[in-house]
Amino acid sequence: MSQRIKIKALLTGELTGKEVTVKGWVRAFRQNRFIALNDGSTNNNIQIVVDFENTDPALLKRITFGSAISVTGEMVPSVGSGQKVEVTAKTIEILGDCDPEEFPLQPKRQTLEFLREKAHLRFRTSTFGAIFRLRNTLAFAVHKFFNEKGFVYLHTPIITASDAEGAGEMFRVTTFDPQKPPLTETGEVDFKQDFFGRSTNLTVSGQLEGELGAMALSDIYTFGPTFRAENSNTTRHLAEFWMIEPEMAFYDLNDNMDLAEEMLKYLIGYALEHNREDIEFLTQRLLDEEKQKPQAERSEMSLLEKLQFCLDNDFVRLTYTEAIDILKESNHNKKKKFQYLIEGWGADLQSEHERYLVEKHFKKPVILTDYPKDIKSFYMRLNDDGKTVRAMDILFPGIGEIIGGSQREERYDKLVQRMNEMGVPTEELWWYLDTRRFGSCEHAGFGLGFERLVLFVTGMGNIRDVIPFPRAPKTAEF
RNA sequence: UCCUGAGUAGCUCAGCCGGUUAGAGCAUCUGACUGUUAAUCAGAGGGUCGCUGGUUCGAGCCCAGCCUCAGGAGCCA
Repeated sequence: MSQRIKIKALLTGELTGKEVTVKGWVRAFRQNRFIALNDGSTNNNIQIVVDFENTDPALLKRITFGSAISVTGEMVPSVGSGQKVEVTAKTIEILGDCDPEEFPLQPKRQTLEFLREKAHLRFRTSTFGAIFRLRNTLAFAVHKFFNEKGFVYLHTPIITASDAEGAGEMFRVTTFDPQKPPLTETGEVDFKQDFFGRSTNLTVSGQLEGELGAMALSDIYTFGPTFRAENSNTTRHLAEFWMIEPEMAFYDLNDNMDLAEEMLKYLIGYALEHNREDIEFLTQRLLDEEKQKPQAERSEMSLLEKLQFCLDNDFVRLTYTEAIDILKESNHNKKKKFQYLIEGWGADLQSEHERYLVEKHFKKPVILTDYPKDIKSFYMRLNDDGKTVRAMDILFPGIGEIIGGSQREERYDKLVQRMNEMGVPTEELWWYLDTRRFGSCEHAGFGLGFERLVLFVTGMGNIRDVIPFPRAPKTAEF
């Protein structure tokens, strides 16, 4: 038997005239004669032509939607018009039957909500095939980008002891019996007896550890799972997600923004170059979906156009203060169309304000900088005005905040002062403070939510559809 | 967690003012057809109307509580 060839390779047509073996899952079986076969190597199917008059009817009956089969036959130019090449089957073997009465998927459009409940099978659909091939490409491109720039991929811990970072609720890590944990004399849980001899949690960010690496290796990045125990029920939050956190010594905020913008464009460009077909499929999918909507609600740009637009245009950069002025003077604000009206300086921006800036005012990605210190974290570098910090948020249309970053406070005294002001215990973070005591230097970094990037590139609307097995409140099956 | 909406066949949905035996398309099964591309044509099977309780002569429909899902908000990446 000839060696099995993946469908992506077959569809190039290079093997026309040769005998090939192809294996995959049946996507359609029409007229007892035409099998559309897919093996996940590409969004496209190969058409298998069956000589049904000379094939055992019992075998034909087992070729059903979803079954796994192996076909050996000749690659030939297609007689039909829908495809260039096809395989004329000589032998067909059923590898795995698929009872159509039991199989939850159907050869038709199914809702994303339904498929979310069938996460173990949704990879079999065209949409999720495209999404997860794109996710893979983007993950690979992240490593390629940083590797080409001489960054060191640093593995920061997933289990952390510090709960001082203030980045949200954490998942506890313990080997204690929840029914009867050991208690101290005063009746509190005695974490000294726990596995690590102290209270531990799943990481909410690798940044602080990442900074330690950057203060020796110059440029590092992390790319790993991150956990937040927030009770968030939105289309852009997960309890377990993947985050990319570069940290660069001798970078100021402008260097930081330059790197972030270059990286996002590199990643989008890489996906367009290497997974064009998948993006085109998802673009068409969105267009079909929008046909149902009234003209006014349709997007101005298709997914493909939107991605290309991001590559071709510089991101807008402005300060928080300038953004407040724009919002305050906007007709939207004057006509009281914001739920939260912009009164003055100092308040955090709501989602509606960010969306207005990105989607209505500038109509392109926006980088906001220099936020009031009171609404940002303790580690961000204080500006000379004493009121703002060197923070930056990158806002994308439809996604909101895709990157959050800052230049870090490298001055020991100022950092300790900020920690005291914000109630961050300095004793617990003695190791973090040590970097400011011994050879401290200017440095900066940011965090990119990987799933938010995948959301943007795939054009999907719900973050639970761009991670294979989403973890969210009340959601941990599979 | 808050606000809004939804839950009826395997899937997507309709179901009037509370009234007899709850419907359609797709899917599935049976048969026909056989160069199809979401194949087509004919027929058949398929229901705990989310759960619990209440109102009523009578509830898919009205009321209360709960569960689940979706969208929006907050937290943020």
